[in-house]
This record gives sequence, structure tokens and C-alpha cells, in this order.
Amino acid sequence: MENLSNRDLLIRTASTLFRQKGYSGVGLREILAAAQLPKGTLYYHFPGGKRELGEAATCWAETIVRKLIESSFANVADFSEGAAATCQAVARLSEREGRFDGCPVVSILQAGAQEPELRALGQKVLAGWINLVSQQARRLGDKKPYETAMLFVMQLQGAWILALAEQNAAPFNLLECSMRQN
Amino acid sequence: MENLSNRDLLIRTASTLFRQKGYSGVGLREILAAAQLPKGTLYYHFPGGKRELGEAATCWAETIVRKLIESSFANVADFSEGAAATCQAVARLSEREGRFDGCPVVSILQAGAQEPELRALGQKVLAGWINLVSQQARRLGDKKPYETAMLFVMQLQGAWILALAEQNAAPFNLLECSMRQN
DNA sequence: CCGGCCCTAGACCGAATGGTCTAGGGCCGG
DNA sequence: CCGGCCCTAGACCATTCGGTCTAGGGCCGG
Repeated sequence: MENLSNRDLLIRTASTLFRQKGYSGVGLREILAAAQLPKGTLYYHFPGGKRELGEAATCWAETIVRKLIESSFANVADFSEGAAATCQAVARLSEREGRFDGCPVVSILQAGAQEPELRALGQKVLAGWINLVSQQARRLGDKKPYETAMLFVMQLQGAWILALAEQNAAPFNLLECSMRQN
Repeated sequence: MENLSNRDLLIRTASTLFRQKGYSGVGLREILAAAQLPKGTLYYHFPGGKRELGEAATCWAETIVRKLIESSFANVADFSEGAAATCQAVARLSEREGRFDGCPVVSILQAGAQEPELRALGQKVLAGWINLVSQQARRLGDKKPYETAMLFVMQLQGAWILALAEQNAAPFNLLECSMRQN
């Protein structure tokens, strides 16, 4: 755990803070203080500054969610089973020592009005997740895999927001039940 | 349209900007410039500063959505019909001259980590919407009105996020179709 | 032991942040 | 014509913002 390069430490610290306060709600000083690193380190590894760090943090978080979806749908008999497993997994990912943090993509997305690259990246990541889920849906015999996948990612995002608002996992649990009943 | 008090003008301007860039992504100067008002006006009407303005903007947006839900479910035969109408209405609300702005509650929610009042308000607003929808669901004979309502608000929020990312109304349309089929 | 490279360290910058405060314009009842 | 009130106007403040730049530590091959 502690054998992180400073670069990776920066990425993880930033990702956590962005998810908690949103991209524009976090200052570089705060990230650096949390990582106990000076400014020079940041601008050495990320010459693009905050925006590049935001991109890196988003990409890092993206692969985590991607792996989580893939493993949730591995060895699964039908779509609803995989979807339910994904709900549980995302709920676990969202919770952080009693706190519930937002979706990494959403935290970036709102800054997209001022940073086009972040908007484009967020869009790409969401589209990627939908594609990934739709592949699984197709594999499991869904008639309209793309629609099913988009609907599911949509529900997942909605649950994530409600969980963020209520600071509990109830929305994820409800969604999980709902998925099982289909 | 132009017979607004400066106070209301401030609220509407702020609400729009918050939805576009998120609460912490917008500076007071930017709001004041957009409203063409000086700082004194803001702090006269909102002694609590940015936070109080954020609260007012959220409350204002809340009643709009509330009315929109109420009218979508008025004179409707079953839940799915009202839900579909709500999708359309929210899609219309979300679009702003070709641009798609985020949900007002979400824009506030991310700042909640630093401004507890905003978090609490966002939570209250979402709970209110769920309650409102669940009343309609109960009225229309739903067996589990609260679960149905929470699930629907969840889907709506998810669609809103996808629409924000993709900058088009496709997610709302897909959700609307999905609602009609149940 | 040295020259060079990777990376850390943090002082420093102009601009922008949210917030405070005083001055006064404009309109009202008297 | 005046006293007072509601509200506007914007200068001003300390702090923080993201970003730049120079100095040097530490480790390596030679």
C-alpha cells in the first residue's frame, strides 16, 4: 500500500478529494497537503497542472470501475445477476470509512463547462462503461443490449447521487433488489 | 420577464450558473457580472453571502421541478404515463438553448462537503421529490409507492447526468420509453 | 570522485476568491 | 423641503487560487 510512487500518490489523493468536493471545490494546496508533497512534484509529473491531474485521476478511477463491472459479470448466468453484483460492488466503492463519496466522473463533469478536455473525458468514460455493460448484456442474450446497458448505467449513476445525498447505501440496495426482480 | 426584482434576478442568474459550472465553480464576481449588479446588492439581500444565495437558488429551482412533477402527474391514468411525462418535462427543463445544464441539486450537493447546510438542503429537496412522486404512485394504485418513487427519481437523476455528459436528450428519451413499457 | 539526471522543495507571482464597509442615490410620508 | 429608509454602488481587504521558476538533494554510471 505504501510503495506508491509520488505520482501515484498524487493521483489517488486527488481522486479521493475530487470525489468528495468536486473538481473545482479542491485546491492544489489541499491536494498537496493531503499527500504531503510540495508543488514541484506535482508540476514535474503533471506539466498540465490541475487539469492533467484531473484527467489522470479520472482515468485511474475509470479502470477501477471497469474491472469491477467485468468481475461482477464474470461467471454469471443472466444479466440481472451481474447487474445486482455490480450494484453491491459500486456501493462498496462508494463508501469510504462511513462516508459516501460521489462518482469520479460526476465530480469531473461539472467542471467541464470551463475545461473542455474534462468534459470530453467524462463523456468518453461513461460511454465506455455503457459499451462494456452492453457487451455483457449481448453475451447474456439481451434483445436490446445497448438500451439495457444505458438504462443500467443511468440507474447506477442515479443511485450514486442519492447515496451521496443521503450518505447511506439504501439507494444501491434498492436498485439491487429492483435488478433481481427483472 | 424583465420585471424581476434584483433579488430574483440574482437568484435566477446564480441558479443557471451553478447548474452549468457547479456551486464551487462559479465566483461571485461572475454571477454579479452576469446579472449586471454590484456586490452591495448581493450582500444586502443575502447577508449570508454565497451560501445563502446557493440555498435560495436551490429552493427556487426546487419549486420549479416540484410543479413540473405535479402537473405531469395531473390528469393521468397510471403511473407510467405520469413518469413518461415527467421525463419529457425534465428534458425540456434541462435544455437551455442547445446546451444541457445539470440538475440544480447535484450542483449544490458536491459543495456539501464544505457547506453542511447545502448538503442538508440537497438531501431535503431530493427526499421531497421522492415523497411527492410516491404520493402519486400511491394514488395510482402502486403496491410499493415509496420504492417505486425512489427508483424513478434515481433514474431521472441518472438520465440527467448522462444528458449532461453527452449534451443531448437521448438519455431522457430512452428513460421515457422504458417507463412506458412498464 | 565526479558530471549529469531525476525528482523534490518551496519561494514567489498576478489574478481571482469570498467578504466587509462606507457613501450616496432615489423615493417616500409628512 | 426635509428626514429617513431601502437599496445600490464599488473601493477595499486578507486569503487563496493555479501556475512558474530556481536551487539543490540524492543517486547513478563512469
